[in-house]
Amino acid sequence: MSLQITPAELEIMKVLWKRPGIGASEIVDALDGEQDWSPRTVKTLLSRLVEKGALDTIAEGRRYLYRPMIAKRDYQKKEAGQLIDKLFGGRAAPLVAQLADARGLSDDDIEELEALLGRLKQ
Amino acid sequence: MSLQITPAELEIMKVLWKRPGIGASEIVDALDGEQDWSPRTVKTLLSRLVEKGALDTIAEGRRYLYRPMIAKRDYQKKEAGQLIDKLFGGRAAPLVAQLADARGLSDDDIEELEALLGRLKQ
DNA sequence: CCCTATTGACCACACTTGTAGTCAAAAGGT
DNA sequence: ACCTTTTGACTACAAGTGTGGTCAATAGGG
Repeated sequence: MSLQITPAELEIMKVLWKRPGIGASEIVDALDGEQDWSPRTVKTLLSRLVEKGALDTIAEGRRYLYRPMIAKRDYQKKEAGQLIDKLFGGRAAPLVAQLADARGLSDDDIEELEALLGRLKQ
Repeated sequence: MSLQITPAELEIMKVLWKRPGIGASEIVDALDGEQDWSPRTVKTLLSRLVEKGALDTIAEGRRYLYRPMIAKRDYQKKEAGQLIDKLFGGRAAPLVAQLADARGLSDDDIEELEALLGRLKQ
């Protein structure tokens, strides 16, 4: 049940997280500019996602509307957790340190993190 | 030049980051318990990593010793950066928030992060 | 000195992933 | 009532990935 979502599939998920319940052609449109995929390709990715249980379909006339079965938040959590387990010995702090080093944290980031830490501490 | 390292290959890299300059059989031994791979499998992964330029070989008698060509730190940075670009809109703070939520930060983590933020702020 | 175990080179093969084609049914314009 | 377009179902196919086999050379134990 690992629910493995590939990078290409993730693009589809992102569209549906933003606008759940749309059909294939709307997804193709939403992807236009982002991804240069034929509608066929998008359809294949949709089928695979449904097959994997990542998406749900609602029949609407002769087409389907698609809805995510996993919340973006849960997926983010899983991915972030996997990354720190895989590469950072399961600890979050080194990851943040790397990020800070790699691309620098904006002042906003720093403030946000401080607020977050404050909340966690009490 | 994306130097794509697959999950299986990463296990090999982790061994070599810890103990650079060892040969195939030592790697097999080091992996024992972790991964249940035949020595053949390890060999294939080593070849692929050499082919990709992620590892370097030093001939030692009739065998090779292997050494990482990319630093663990650099790889961590790249992966962390990719993750936040892919899923967190390029911002670190939301990632940390998710992590905190997903698995809780230890007191040590929190302290470490605070220290890190302190250093960044000045 | 010979046999066995190890090693690298090359090969195999199924599964996943990216990318898309064919086909048949149906929906909608005219 | 037709023709075009859209849609879902099925199929294709090359590249990448996980997993490991064969083979020939050779180093090292007895």
